Amino acid sequence: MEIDDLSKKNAVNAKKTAKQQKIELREELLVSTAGQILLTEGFAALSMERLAEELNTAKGTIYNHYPNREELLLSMAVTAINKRQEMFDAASTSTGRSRERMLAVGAACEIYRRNYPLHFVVESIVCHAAIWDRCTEERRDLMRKFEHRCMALVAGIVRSGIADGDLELPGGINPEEMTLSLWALTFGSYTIDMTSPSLKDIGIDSVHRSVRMGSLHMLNGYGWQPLWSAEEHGDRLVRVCQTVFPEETPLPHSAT
Amino acid sequence: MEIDDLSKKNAVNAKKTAKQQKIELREELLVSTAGQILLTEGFAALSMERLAEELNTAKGTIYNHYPNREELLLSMAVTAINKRQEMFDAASTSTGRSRERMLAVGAACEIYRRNYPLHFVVESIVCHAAIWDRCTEERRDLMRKFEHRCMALVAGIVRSGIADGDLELPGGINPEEMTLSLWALTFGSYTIDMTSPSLKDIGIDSVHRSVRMGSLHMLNGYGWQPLWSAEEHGDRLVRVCQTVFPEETPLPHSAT
DNA sequence: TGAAGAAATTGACAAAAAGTCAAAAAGTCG
DNA sequence: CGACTTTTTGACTTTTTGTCAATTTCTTCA
Repeated sequence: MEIDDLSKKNAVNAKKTAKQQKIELREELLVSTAGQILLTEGFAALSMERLAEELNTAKGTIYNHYPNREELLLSMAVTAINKRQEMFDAASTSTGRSRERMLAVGAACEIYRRNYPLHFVVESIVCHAAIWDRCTEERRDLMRKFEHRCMALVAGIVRSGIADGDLELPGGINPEEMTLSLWALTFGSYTIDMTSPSLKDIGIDSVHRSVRMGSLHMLNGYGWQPLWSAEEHGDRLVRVCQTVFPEETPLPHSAT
Repeated sequence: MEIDDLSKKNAVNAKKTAKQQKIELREELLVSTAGQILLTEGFAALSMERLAEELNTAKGTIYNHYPNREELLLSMAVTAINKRQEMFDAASTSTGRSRERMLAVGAACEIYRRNYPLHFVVESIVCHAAIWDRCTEERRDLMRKFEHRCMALVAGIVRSGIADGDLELPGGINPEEMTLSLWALTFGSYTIDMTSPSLKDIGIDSVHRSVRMGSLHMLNGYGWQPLWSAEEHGDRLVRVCQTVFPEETPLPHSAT
């Protein structure tokens, strides 16, 4: 009896999910199609009508998944930042002294930018007031939650560095502010690189190298032990990438 | 005869400009009205129709000034970056050792962000692909020109630091890449601050302090002589602000 | 001064995209 | 099967951008 009930309930659930699975499958297709359009044809090409055509459905169906275009973009950004947060998490819980874990976060950023270009594009699109302001508070909160968790993970490494005696922050700055400046350096570099593709013309061969060197010397400047040379830093970055993110295509030793 | 000709020509010119002055006056009014709307009601509120109403003219007249909304925004961004470039110029031609001039650029950035909030907002709006892609190549070139000039001015300071023996760049990084990482730190911090107003909640009291400390320690980390402590840096920043930008409202000593 | 011509303004209109919703179709379950 | 729920559909409304022929305003010159 109980078994029957259970199996029946399961069957009901199975059917229910079977129906919803179809919808969820389309949602995945929707998101991946939107991503394709974004990457290949740019933001302007991504309209709801276009999306409907591409998926061979009516526009109303798209609006059944997301109340408007902005929410679709923000939902894509949420999965993106979720991935980033996972990578930050892996980096900050890796083994080694605090500075090595910090290096792993740097590796995470570079891998994220290199191997998940759509993720980064979507994250930066969503920053824009024109998008952000039109989204529901729930999704914005979700986005902020991940953002803060990323920050907290990095700030945690800073704190453990202080606790271990490897780092002494100068008066008037706290771990979160240090974290912000590191993330700003990384995020800012990638953003500038993305929006002005003429960096090569003014002598910047590689943003990645610029980020690597900038963060290396900032941390050295803070006196975070052990101090590294540019060469040591490069070696360790490649190695940490292999151990913490073995499934990812590895970083080039000399950032290009 | 010649005098008559000349005066006649001048009269003609005067009339010509008199007519155009009216148009130019309105263009100024247009731009300042757009700025007001942007600052007080945000990007979404800035439509061409709204602008026309605000100015008591027809929509067609607005389109007589700018072919579309994006061009209006980019033109605002051009005057903004022009101002920034002037400030960078003043900073980089100030007196003192290379590191002091670099500090002056930092002061320029902080003043620019504090005292010209609209300028910064407009510069960052225009980065977005949705805006950038729809502008004419001419204005985009103009924007790039100023951007590159700003970069070149800073890279020039780096180069003079190297020439003076105050700085030795590690192999594999050039002055432009160093410049990029500094600008990314600054621009990135301000952008993050602008787009996520919840930084206070996670313990970041002041982005300005974060930028100051981040760039200070990055330059210290590069071994750029003379090295400074956080206190020395703060003192000098306030002083350089008074000497290089005396007409600007001064920076607070402890960045808040 | 005033008439002819040039330049600028206007607002109705076309175009494009977002977003809505009542009716139809598909799916569920006793 | 048949009553019911859920989902899809596409025509429709709305909103905003951008256009342009007609009109007004300004300039020039006899």
